[in-house]
Amino acid sequence: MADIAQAAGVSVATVSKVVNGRGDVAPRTRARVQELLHQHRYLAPVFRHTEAIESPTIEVQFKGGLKSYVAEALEGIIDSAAELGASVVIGQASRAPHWARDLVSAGRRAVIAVTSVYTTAHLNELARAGLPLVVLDPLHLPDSRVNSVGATNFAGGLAATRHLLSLGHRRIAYLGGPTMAVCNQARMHGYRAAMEAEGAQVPDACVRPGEFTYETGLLGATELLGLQEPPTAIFAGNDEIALGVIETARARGLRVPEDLSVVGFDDTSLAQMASPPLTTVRQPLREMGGAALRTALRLARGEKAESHHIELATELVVRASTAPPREETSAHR
Amino acid sequence: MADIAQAAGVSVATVSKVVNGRGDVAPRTRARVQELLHQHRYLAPVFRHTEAIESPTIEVQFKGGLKSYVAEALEGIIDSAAELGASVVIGQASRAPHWARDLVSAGRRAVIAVTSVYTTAHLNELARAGLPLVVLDPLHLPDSRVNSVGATNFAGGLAATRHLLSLGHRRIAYLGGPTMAVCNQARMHGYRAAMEAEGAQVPDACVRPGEFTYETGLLGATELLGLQEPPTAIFAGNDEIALGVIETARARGLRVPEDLSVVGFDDTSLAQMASPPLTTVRQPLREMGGAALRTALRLARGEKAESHHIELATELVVRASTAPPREETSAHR
DNA sequence: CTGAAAGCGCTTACAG
DNA sequence: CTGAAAGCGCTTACAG
Repeated sequence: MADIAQAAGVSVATVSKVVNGRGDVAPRTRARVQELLHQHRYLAPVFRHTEAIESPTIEVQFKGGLKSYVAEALEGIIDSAAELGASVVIGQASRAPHWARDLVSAGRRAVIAVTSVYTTAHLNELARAGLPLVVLDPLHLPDSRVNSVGATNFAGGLAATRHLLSLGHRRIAYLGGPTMAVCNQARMHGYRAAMEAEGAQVPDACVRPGEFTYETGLLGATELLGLQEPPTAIFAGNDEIALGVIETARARGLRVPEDLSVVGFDDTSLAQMASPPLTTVRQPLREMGGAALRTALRLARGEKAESHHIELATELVVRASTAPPREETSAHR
Repeated sequence: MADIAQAAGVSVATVSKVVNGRGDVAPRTRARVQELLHQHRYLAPVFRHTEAIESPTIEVQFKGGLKSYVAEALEGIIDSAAELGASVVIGQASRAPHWARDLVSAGRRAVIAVTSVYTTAHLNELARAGLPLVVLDPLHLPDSRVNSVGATNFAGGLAATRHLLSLGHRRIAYLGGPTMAVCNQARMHGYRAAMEAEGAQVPDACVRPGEFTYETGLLGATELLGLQEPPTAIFAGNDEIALGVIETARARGLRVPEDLSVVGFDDTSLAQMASPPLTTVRQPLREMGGAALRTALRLARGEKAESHHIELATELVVRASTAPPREETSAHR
């Protein structure tokens, strides 16, 4: 601690305050000291012990249910952890006063958050505790303090839409997730780009935001299929939405893919088990989980991440939910 | 430490030596000091921290993928753990020489195994390490050394079959999981009991074992629907099998439920998102996970479990995949 | 074998 | 917002 104080040009007392997250330190001083602490891999005395004996423990947090999407990423995290000798604790995001420090005390060395929203306050608390964070599939635009792992959503949206265009569809709708989610934006812009490149129309009514849920699929498809000129194909923002679309079509007596083509996104196990099996854009969720785990481990060791944001390639998987559109006359219902 | 020194009538330095196990202390002095240390619950500084805050850690192991079934039980485990201040590590079953002892050294206090097979050798290794085990949805018949949590599978099989019978079906097939799995046996016998009570035939060809997978549904339904007298309803051993059945029906141009009724088992999220939404037997997976966690915690504290085997109630959930059979003539295809 | 004394790494009440 | 100073809990080299 004396070394760090000297390097930072402050007293040992001030360094101590930074370590303990006390308020009475100037932000600039705090930042400088924290940087040095990190460089020197300083660990508060209470934590030194655990460090020595335990294998690094990574905390995985997710919000909402443990959906297929999260479960499959988690499989990748667990497999990589087993391989690399790390332990994975799975927990809920806590909002207790010093949650990040509590996590460190409980032996965690990094946090992986799956599709979570992190505010500046959270990031500050993590920084105070010296606990690195990796976000899998970030909902926000990458913040410079956050390492993240994602997929090429724009390219995926492009590929899905081109596939439908190549089958002959021109009235294609996009039924997506939350407007603010960057992955959703990228998918939607991929869709728009493909449509524009083909000179296909994108009426406002054909681009609908929602949630990444089955209910959004159910409701959105009802709206879309009720339009005067209903789409002949729907590109859903994820597989769950796509399943809702398929069910709405079935309930209306429309067959997929004969009467309506549907494309999903993610390629969770849901897609293979859908009826009909779903054409979708595969996200390599296990690999993404593995990448997140490896990044978390690097950061836990005090190394820099190789890259601030890693993006893995998506891939179109054609199954049975897409086909050429019916003739124009029969497409009008 | 000063207190203890005074109580023992020695100097702080001597107490420190005892704590650190150094050699240069008279045996009698050492004994006296150690006694006092114990009385005062003295903990060396390095251990103080972890000991104080570290919550009991439970290891959850599962085999194969993190399917919906496991994911939903895991949600229950995590929620209860958060509530009770325990941590959940999720790992893979290891078969290293002293795996159970390694788990104990890594801080685990109990193991929850989801749908896993445990051999006598495993139980011995666990017993040697003093690590209690709770099995969720045991595949074996309950062993007296194993605590387990399950559901009323027989009653569920009975309810599912009675539902189909009450709709007017008489040719009902059971397409289940592995023959040796006790949960599968119980479901199947529930089915048989309901059929017999109604005086309905159960031809051998109408009871098929398999795996708890989509593929079993696909293949089994192909066989069943190819029979001379195909069933008008299929009771599937779990939701995944049911989805395979629905897809096989769709691919053959049969509509569910008009041409074929399908019932699943589990009521995972798959069931709600199926097309049509699946009539199924609900297992309270979250509650089962919670029960397993609480049992594991009791055992970790050295208490006896309240009961050797806990069984939670199943419940029929009627959705859109079941309907009365078509007239006999049209049922022949 | 024991303990007085020096010292280490850290924290904190308080003066500026 | 900062740091000098006092202090805490502990360890250790060394004199006895």
